[in-house]
Amino acid sequence: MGIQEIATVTGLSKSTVSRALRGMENVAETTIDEVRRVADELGYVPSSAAAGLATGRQRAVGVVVPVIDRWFYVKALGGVDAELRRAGYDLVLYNLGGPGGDRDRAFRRSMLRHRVDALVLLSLVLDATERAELELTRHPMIVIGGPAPGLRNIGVDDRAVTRIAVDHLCGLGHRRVAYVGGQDEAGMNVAVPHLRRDGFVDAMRAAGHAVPDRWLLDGRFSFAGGLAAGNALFGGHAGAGAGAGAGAGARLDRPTAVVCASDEMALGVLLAAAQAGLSVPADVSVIGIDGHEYGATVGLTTVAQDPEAQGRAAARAVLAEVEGGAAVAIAAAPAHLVVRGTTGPPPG
Amino acid sequence: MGIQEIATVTGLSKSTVSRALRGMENVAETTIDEVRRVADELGYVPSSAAAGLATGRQRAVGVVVPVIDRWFYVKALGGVDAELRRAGYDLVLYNLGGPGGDRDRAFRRSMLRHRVDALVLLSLVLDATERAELELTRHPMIVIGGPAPGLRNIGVDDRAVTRIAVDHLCGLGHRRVAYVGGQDEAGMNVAVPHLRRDGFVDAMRAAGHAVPDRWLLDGRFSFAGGLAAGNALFGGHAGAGAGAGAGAGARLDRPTAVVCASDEMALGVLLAAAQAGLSVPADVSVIGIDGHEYGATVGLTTVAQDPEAQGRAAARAVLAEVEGGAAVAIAAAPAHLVVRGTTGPPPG
DNA sequence: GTGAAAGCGCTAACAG
DNA sequence: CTGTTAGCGCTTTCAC
Repeated sequence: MGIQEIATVTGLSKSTVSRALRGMENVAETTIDEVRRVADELGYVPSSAAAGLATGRQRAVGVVVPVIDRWFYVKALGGVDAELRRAGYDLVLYNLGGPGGDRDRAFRRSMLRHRVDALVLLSLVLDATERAELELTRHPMIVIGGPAPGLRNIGVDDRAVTRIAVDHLCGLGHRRVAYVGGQDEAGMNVAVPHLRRDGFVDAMRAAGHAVPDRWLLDGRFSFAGGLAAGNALFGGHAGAGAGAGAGAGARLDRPTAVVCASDEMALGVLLAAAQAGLSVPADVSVIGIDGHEYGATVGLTTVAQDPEAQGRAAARAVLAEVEGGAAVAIAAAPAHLVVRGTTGPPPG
Repeated sequence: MGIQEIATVTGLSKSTVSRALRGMENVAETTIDEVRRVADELGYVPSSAAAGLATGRQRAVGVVVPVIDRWFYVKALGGVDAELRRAGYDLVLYNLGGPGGDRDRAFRRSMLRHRVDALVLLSLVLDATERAELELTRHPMIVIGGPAPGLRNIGVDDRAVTRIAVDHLCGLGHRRVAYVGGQDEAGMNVAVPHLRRDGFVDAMRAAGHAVPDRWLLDGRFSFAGGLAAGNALFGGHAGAGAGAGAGAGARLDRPTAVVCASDEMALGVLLAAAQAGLSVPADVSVIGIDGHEYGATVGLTTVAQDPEAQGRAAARAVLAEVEGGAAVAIAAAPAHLVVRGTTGPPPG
């Protein structure tokens, strides 16, 4: 059941069989065919462990995610996977399992076992100990999404994305705009929420508009969180009625637009607006960040990024290093405004 | 950098070091401590390839998905992952990449390399060749979601889930109910859509209600598809107005309820209803299948299943086999009605 | 409780 | 173009 068997059957040596199986040059066409045929007949299944031991290369790269069930991670994972598959590498998934899943054990038990040739970290910040341990493996590493001290990273400019959103809104004439962002409890890079928020605040200031604190909301980067934030903004449920909106008092204190740090939250805000009997964008404009498919189908204006492309780029980068190339610099991932139906001039 | 180094440093033999590192019995406490200490100092990183070669066990299981970016797969993957992590196994992800990503190469290049000790197939049907090739590896295998000829499987009773939905609706007095299901282009188990549809049709027939063909729609198991189906059902966009609904003619031909084969489609149908100016559930009831988080936050009634639990159960099953146990029978995964706000008595 | 030796299945020089 | 010879780093009898 090994390479040896097929060597004896064909009367060749192990080395030749090995070379033939890998289709290397300097092997007769006929030999190759013969070997392949016999291998098939015998039901030969190669052992990556043996190959890995001999070469020191596992032909696999690890992807570390804080949690899996989030749009960005799933998309980025898909991108990494696509590129790895093209290169014939396997992908081993290390899921930290959120705040509850003890990272420590995950770290030591698995990632540090030379099972992979490189690591792609999704939107992760490591503490000093973790970084030190990973360094031990001497593997190429890169992080996607969010800056990571001491590591190469690829991702959008998180301050710029909210600025783009603000600029779009201000260009339409808005001056009273709220922001829904906030920490992601599930282990996302802590820097991202801050940067996006800062980008928003700075851009508003630059445009000469004040932003009261009560318009800086926490949407926990989730749909439900966005809905809650929207309710806070629009005065909660307004019943089933589709009337012309809340009272005059509420109206005065209502922003004419809201920028959300993710499309999922924007979707929640949209729902809150609908429940409050508000028309979008007539009464209020809403803009998100990401380029989520759901956003596209409901016509959400957004600042789109391409996590899949980021995943592909990250995979290519580490693969290049693994195959001997030097670490190359990586350009910031692009993000661009996609104007759809949820933004328009302010009312009045 | 190997076990040898730490052997020479401690003055022990490789065997003892190996035993100590794995905390086996018949090793002096003091020796264990000493070895661990030196290992740490030296920054020792074990090689899973070497261990795998020696033992024949990789301590890893493969998970094969048709595509990743779908609610069910992500959740199930999370469940499998959680259980594997608990057991100290790694998870290698094999993404077939939908209809476009050539399965063949994926199959031969990776899955067949003894890199894993078992395989969990997510909602997949294999053709005869694929099954034969996988058999070669003699690995325990199980499929989640949808029946798979010749393989053990775990999942809900796909005919039952739609029946439960129909029973709920009929219990409320509905007789005119439509169905949104359809093929999933992205490589899902082909049996699932058929079974759910059959379950719907049969249940309706059993309740004594006819279902015209035009009320059996294709929503491609996606949000966008559900929206399109909903538009077809409710007469397309009714403009921005929030009026009392479409004309009398349309009204007569409108179902009073619609069951959707997935929550994502149900969400689309809900949006279509809103756009058509219909109130839910006053004008039309909507029920989905799955238990998607978004559904929960918009108050969608659904027949919930727990893909994460299914993933955990599947992982436990293959792990048990890997560790020597016999293949145990697996009970059908539970699905239960969750009544929320989108279903009610029919109008009139 | 510890050591010596054999090997897991493959690849990689080095010869021919 | 093919064969020979050593390992890769660990586990595992079998002795002691």
